[in-house]
Amino acid sequence: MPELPEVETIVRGLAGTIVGKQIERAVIRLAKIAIAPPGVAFSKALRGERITGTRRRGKYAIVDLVSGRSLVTGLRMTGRLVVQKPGEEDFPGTHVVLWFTDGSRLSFADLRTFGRMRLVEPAEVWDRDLGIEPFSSGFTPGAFMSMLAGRTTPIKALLLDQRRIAGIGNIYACEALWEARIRPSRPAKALTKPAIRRLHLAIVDVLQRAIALRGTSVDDYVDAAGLRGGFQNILSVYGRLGQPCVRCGSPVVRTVLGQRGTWWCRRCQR
DNA sequence: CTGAGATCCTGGGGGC
DNA sequence: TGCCCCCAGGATCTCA
Repeated sequence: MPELPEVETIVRGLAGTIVGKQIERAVIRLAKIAIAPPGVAFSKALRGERITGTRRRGKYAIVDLVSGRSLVTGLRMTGRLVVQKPGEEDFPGTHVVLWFTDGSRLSFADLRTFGRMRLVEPAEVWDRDLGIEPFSSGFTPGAFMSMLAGRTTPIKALLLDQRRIAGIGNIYACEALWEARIRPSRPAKALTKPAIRRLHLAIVDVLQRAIALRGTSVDDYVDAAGLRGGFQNILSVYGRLGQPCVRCGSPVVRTVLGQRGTWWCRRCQR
């Protein structure tokens, strides 16, 4: 499932390949995937557009267009955003294809069809409900501390809440909590000041290390060039049920927290 | 405000 | 072996 590091990797890949290209036509194969503002026809609006840049917000990949409009893609669990050369075959579940004038194309594929590609107007505020970016200057230990203050919700559920911090998903929530030695079920308000500092550091650290390895491919994730990430090889707890904790040797356990699988170490996460 | 539960989908795993 | 059932999982919406 693409989280911040995966989307960052995708967006960086797109920056090097599609910026400057012109869209000849946009083909929608599954209507519900492509969303446009009222009165705007998705395909028609994209015809002739030029790509001016790519960026990321939370887990969303953004492709900026010369008109000032943007394409905002949420990949959810199985979404893929891949640039393909002429003659290359479609990925299974390809729902939207942007054909460029040079014969290459940007494809959005999603087997489970949970993802969406949204055309956004120049002045449209689409990210009102998204929280702070973990790499922004505003994400300080102090800001994180006040975010947790008074909250009874389990710390892991809070990390997954995109309205508070944008970009953390199940994999990196588990990994950051392990790195900070914090039990996922602890009420947010019960974290000590040193624990909050450790977790703040761990969040930034784990996301940065994952970006350096071009993301985690546990199932479907591939980058814009169709390549898998590398962070799955150094996961500490996620998906490692029964395997020894790499820090203390105690077997990794799996519990369910907020309807999500949660992997952690009983001995070193308190 | 906060949390719980349903919803959307499909591949793949488990059970028989 | 083969088939059927069931379920994970991110964001969003409804309901309590």
